[in-house]
Amino acid sequence: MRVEHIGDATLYLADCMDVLPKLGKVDAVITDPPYSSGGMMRGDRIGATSSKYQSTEHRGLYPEFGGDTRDQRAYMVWCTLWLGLALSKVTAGGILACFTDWRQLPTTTDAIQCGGWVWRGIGVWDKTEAARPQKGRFRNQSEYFVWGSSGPMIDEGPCLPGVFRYSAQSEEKHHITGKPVSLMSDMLGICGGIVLDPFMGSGSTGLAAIKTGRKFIGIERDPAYFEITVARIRAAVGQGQLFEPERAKQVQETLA
Amino acid sequence: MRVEHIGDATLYLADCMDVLPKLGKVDAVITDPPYSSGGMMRGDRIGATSSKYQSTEHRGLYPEFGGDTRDQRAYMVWCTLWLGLALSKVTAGGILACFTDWRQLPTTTDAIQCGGWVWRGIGVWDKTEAARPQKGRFRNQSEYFVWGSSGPMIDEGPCLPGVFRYSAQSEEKHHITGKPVSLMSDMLGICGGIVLDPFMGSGSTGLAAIKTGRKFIGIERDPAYFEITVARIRAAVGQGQLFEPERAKQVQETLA
DNA sequence: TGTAGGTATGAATCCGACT
DNA sequence: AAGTCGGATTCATACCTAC
Repeated sequence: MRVEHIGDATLYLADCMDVLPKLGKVDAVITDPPYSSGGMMRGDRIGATSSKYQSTEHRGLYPEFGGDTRDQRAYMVWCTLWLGLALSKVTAGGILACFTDWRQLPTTTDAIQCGGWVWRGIGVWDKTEAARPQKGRFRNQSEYFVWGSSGPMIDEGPCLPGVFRYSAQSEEKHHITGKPVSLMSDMLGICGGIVLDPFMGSGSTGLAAIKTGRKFIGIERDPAYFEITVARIRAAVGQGQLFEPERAKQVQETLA
Repeated sequence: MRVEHIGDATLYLADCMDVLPKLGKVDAVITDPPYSSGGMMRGDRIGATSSKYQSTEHRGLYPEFGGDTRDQRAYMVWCTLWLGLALSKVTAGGILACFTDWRQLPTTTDAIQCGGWVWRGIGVWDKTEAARPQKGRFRNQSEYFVWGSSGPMIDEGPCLPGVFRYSAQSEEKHHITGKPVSLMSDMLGICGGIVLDPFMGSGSTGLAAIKTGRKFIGIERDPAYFEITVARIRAAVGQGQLFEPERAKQVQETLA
């Protein structure tokens, strides 16, 4: 295990199952785990992430990522395990937001409840331009986040939207499944204090947290993506991007 | 049972379980059943204490499934029944789109698969404003439709969006849960021919179908709502609103 | 700085060829 | 062999380049 302390960020190169038990309390868990999704056939799901999620001509743009080959029952059990661990690290009334796609959405809502969280709703990320349109079908142009709380809600802070419109291509992308930093910044309005992301990937949640004046704890088991995050967060801290004024105001409102 | 024939619409005043077995083949089922959603998952009543006293390995397995969840199981069985009946009335490759809210979304995806449909995705109706914004929460400003097909897709017709943005107050409402007619018109791009709505309510699906040149079969068991639909569809047929040019073009493309 | 037009791309999916 | 793999397909949107 390797640990990097960069400004208000603490980054672990390790599996979250190993690190989570050792952490102190956090205020929110905002994360984007591997979905283990894709395809009606088993072969479509267990293939390389590049061939599962990218067009033929674009395969190989990003490094592969692991942990994306569980079948539905195993995905359910695995999510329940890490969600239960995460719950034990959250303060009373703390928030969970966990991304998923249409195929795994029902499994994810089951898992967060089996993990002990109170399910509060579904948020929508409208990507505005879709994955591979097909004739005679509705486009699956959204991803979703299932969100909940540790026990009763505190009900402080701003009212947040339930649909977020951001192009998946609009910002620098370092991961096949990377989220726009501005999407994550908006979502962070749900919490103040310390944000935990057990599946950090290329670190967009962390970058958003640091830029909006929050503390961040991130865990990633892939060394290549870990290095990308370290570099991105170092750059943000070094350039004094600690406070986007707009976001900082939001943080203060949230904490007030 | 009462039956009204108005132009290309056939409207039944009856329970859909009674009427469905007697119908001929249709091309699509587009509907908005009662969600049975209120007060179903009161996890927050137990949340504060349950996470406090449970050890990591035994924490909160199925907290929401014990006790007051009979409603949800019954909803699941009921949906499976009518969805199975509906499947038997659809041509090969026919389409189902069934509205639901965030609470019943997972149950609905299970039910359409238990009913024998192939689940193809989730669509989003972004109502753009929330019923009740609450501090420190994401707004539940969306409803969803779960859609699928009877066996393999035909893959003809236009590519449709997966997110529809329409204000819930943008048009005249005849039903508490009424959908905008323009939303339904857009969604009907998924099919041509005969559209069936077993939970017709105030008839927005039927109105959209008639206005876009499709045939419609609707079923509603509440006499008050049935009369509203009869009046709305009579007015549309009488005023010769049979073809919105834009929609009619879309229909022809779909059928081509 | 603004507009117009061309190009790249997507947390897929399906089918056929192959081992 | 209750398989496996790779290529073709689809178009709205965002971004880039030229004027």
